[in-house]
Amino acid sequence: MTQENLQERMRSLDISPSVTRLRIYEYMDERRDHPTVDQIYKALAPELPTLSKTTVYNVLSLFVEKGLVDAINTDVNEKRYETSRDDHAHFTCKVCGKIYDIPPIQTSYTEGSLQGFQVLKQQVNLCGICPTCLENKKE
Amino acid sequence: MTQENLQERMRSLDISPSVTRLRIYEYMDERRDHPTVDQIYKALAPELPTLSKTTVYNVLSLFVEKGLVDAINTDVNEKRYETSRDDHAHFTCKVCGKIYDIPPIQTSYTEGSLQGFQVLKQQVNLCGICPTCLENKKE
DNA sequence: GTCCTTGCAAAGCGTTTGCACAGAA
DNA sequence: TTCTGTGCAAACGCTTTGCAAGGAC
Repeated sequence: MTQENLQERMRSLDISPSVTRLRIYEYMDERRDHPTVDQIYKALAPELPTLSKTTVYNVLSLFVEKGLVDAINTDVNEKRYETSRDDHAHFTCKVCGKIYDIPPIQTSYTEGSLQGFQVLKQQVNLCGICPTCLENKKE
Repeated sequence: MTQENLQERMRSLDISPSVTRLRIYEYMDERRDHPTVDQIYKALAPELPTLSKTTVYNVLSLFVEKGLVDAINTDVNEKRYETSRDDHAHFTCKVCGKIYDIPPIQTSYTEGSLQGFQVLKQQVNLCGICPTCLENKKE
């Protein structure tokens, strides 16, 4: 996404595209590694010298509220975030802590099984050991 | 499950069945409302006057480690727990905060799609508004 | 005696809140 | 001026840790 497109997208979501907000979104969309608040803060602090963690919290909660970013629930206490994109699931490696994007699964909640519930969001999280860590264990 | 069966089950999992541990498990298995540490503590404090939150934390982490109890990841910061049972998914109401057990969905992760990953746990969490809260909103 | 369960107190840490300053409109 | 974005400092709340007392074996 170009800077112009991103600014337009933000405006359409009622988010005024400040420099800080643009950089936080760009960073998340480039890396796609489900960063924590702390990781975003540490990564951007050098180029945005006055950045504070409070601002990262503020920006992320605004993004989540407006639907630009999703919060991921994992086994760890620290929340993780990702830019909204096509449906997919997550795999968390309990050894290295890395989160992998994996293909979505077909949901089979039909009218009958969840009658009366208004579903707004769905998350599928697998937990286990990733190929890399499995390989390291062998050696 | 009878007291005797529970004690046997604990012993088979290498958990010595103390009074505190038995009561915490029984409470969770009776209620099945995915309680927080605080809820368990407050509910059992009257009958176990010397109970402390630290003990609840200790017991729960032991239970999770031994596979007697599962920890649930939800949108809220506070962790929730449930006694291990058949595969199912969760629906969290963002209005009242209640967690509902819902039918499981068929997973379609075949060899090809997740090759090399060792999957130990899977969680499906839906988020939205429950029938009761939807009804209340209308009025 | 040793080992284990329990629990008080304190620390740890991610997150939120209060509030104020600066820049934009 | 008013509104908005930002950020320091403090508070908050869940969880973990250190450590000691009591009981089981």
